[in-house]
Amino acid sequence: MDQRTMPLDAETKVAERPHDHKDELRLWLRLFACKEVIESEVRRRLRDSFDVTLPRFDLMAQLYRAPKAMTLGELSQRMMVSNGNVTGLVDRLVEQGLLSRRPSPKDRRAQLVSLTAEGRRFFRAMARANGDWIGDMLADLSADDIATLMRLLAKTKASARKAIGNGGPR
Amino acid sequence: MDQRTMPLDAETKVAERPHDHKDELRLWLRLFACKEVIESEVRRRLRDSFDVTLPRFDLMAQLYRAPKAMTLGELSQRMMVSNGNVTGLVDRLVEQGLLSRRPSPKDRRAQLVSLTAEGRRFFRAMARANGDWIGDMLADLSADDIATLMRLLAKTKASARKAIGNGGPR
DNA sequence: AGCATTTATTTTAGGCTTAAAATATCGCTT
DNA sequence: AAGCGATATTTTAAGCCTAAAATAAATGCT
Repeated sequence: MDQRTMPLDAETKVAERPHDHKDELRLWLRLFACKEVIESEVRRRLRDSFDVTLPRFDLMAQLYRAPKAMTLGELSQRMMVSNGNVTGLVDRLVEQGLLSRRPSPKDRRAQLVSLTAEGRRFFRAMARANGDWIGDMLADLSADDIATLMRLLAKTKASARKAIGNGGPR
Repeated sequence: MDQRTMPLDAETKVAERPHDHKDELRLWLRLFACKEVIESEVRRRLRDSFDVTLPRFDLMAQLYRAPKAMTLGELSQRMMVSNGNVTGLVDRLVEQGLLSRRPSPKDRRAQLVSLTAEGRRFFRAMARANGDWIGDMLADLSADDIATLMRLLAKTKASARKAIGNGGPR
């Protein structure tokens, strides 16, 4: 089944499915499981400690780090989600008083969104807690482990993008 | 702010937040991005090639690999999703003719779910394609890369579980 | 047997997500 | 200026997902 067990002769090149990709599949499943453990805990803690969802936290993070107010379109591009998705998230955050929308002075189609003062305070508290949580959850990894993972995950992402025919985000 | 700028003396141990967890946060973001690239492509291809969603594929995978029919409760445990979620997924798959439900002979509360003959055929085709896709996307990783990632991701997951206070799925 | 507790499932209410259609506006060409 | 294609956003329809409440049946205790 494994390629190493097959003779390196003419048979190899005519076999239609000599590879079952078992190792790659196992790696994919492990990567997914690893992400799931961390993400579900982050979601749970955001909800319990701040009564907020991960998508709302992500959206606020984009605005917090941006130098200027952003349009919904810019937000949806940076978050890599659909336009309609951002519309709903922003609606709810505005309703919570964490975001403000105002019409763009340049373009009557567009709206500029930014964090309110309360939104900035609230985000800082969440970001600090989030950093602590991630730090705790990854505490058993050495600096070397982290460096190696960073390198190999970058290689993994590059490999996937190459296969997809997507050189990377522009 | 950074730990390196602080004196390595008594001050250090009383500082409440000497660490900003920057490396751990970057690793977490990279892990997430890596998973996102692969997962979104798998979702897209499942939809385009088989008109099926990833959750339905996952549910069918559980049934395909199981030796016997399963109850909804077993399914929801194995898939690590809520009961109500499984109810809806099964409803739709039954409607598509890929699954069959029948009352459990042992327990009138429970239902046994299994793949129909068509469901098994369909799943085999999807699983083969999925293996090929993952194999292609991870093609640039060497056997060593994969082994190292498997090891370090296991360590990552164990670290997170320990911090969560969840020794593992049991 | 009768009753409390547990378990299997469904229902409900709400939020996230997308693709595709609809709206409104912009900007350019004629 | 009129119109046309592009762009920003919202709406719609459908599906995924969860927590919590509701149902129904099993189990255990007396």
